[in-house]
Amino acid sequence: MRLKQEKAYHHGNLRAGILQRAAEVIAAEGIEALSLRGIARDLGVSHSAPNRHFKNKAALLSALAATGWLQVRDATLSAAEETGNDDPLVRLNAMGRGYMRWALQHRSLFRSLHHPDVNRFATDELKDAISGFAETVREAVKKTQEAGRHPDVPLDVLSLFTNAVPMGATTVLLEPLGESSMNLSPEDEEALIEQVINLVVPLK
Amino acid sequence: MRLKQEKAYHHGNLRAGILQRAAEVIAAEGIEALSLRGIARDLGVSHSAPNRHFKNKAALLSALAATGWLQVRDATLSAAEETGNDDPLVRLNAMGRGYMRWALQHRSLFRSLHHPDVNRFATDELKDAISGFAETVREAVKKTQEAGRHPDVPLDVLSLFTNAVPMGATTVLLEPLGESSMNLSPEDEEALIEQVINLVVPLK
DNA sequence: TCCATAATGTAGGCGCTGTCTACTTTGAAT
DNA sequence: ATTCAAAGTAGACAGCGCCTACATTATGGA
Repeated sequence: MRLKQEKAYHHGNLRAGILQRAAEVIAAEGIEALSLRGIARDLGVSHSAPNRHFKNKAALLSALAATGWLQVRDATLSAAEETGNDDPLVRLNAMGRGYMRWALQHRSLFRSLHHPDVNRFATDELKDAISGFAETVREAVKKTQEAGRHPDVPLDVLSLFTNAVPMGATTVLLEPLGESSMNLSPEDEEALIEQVINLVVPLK
Repeated sequence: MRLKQEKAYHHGNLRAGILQRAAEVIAAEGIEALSLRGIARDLGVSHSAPNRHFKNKAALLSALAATGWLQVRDATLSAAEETGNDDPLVRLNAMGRGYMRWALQHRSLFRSLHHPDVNRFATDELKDAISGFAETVREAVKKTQEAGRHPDVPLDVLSLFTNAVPMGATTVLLEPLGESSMNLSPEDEEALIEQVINLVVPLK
């Protein structure tokens, strides 16, 4: 175990460093501002070092998006847990709100999840992460359906619908026109989220 | 009035030519593949000619997105007209289906409408086009509300919700995982659209 | 009709990018 | 201790957006 050297030839864990720095850049300046050379500069490493760890830029974006999808999944799942309730409707409602809260708090990363460049060359890792999230939603939706919510609609359709609302609502809110509505106080934002989600997953 | 010359110094209407070719490239290869120099090459014009007509690349993307939003608006409005019905629910339902049909038929352009690069530097023209669409939706939603749909939800929230479903559903369908579901026959696709929209704007 | 002037297109260059190849340094397993 | 793969470096290449200086064309007022 060796402490960080002044000018070590090997970085230690450059792959992790790249991912970390890339996440920072995206959060601060958006995915458009991300460049492999820029990251290399920031980490004090040669411009081609990142190529040893990512086949190409798309691979880095895929890796980043994969972590994003894992975070969304965590955010929704833990929101469901925090209800301490086992009513499927209550849980799914909480999941929707957890989704939107996470997305609004991690705007740049959320936008990246649906970025064309990201999805166009999705790695298997990314596809797995997306599947994981989709499966989580699907299971929760299934339970609400078994509890009587839209019993005669195909599960795939109901899942798509349920997923589309927080996804679409957040995206619209983050777009140029939504910006006006975006300077909301935390209370107003939470109220908006609640009202929107209640329309997809009504309680009671 | 002069016919097209072999090698005219002036192109005639280069701005329109650029927009046209850009639309083709986006439809064929996606917005990632779009470059000003590439378009210039395709049009047999010098690499810096496009700069005379668009301040920068973002301005071109904005112009393109603006036409896209106008198309979505047309698609939804004409879908409403084609019902020949004046029940607000019937009309809004048709608008939602018209939206999804258009989006699935113009995938690349639809994706571009929500592309970070596009929205980040939106021109006033683009903002106006988005406003126009938003206002169209809002009016149609208002009428359904006056007819008894979710009377106690703020109009803004109900509009957001209504808009989010076709937007989010289409986006999800076009993502890597949705691809599997995307090789649908036209009939299955139409059925899927109908089922999803019926969940947002139920008829009867 | 002429001609000043604006609009439009060209040519070249700048700095940036992603990616490739060849080379060097390091660490780890034999 | 030697070998060999992993990790980092250095340089090159083509493409990109954008800028400036210049060339050509179109146009409207004298």
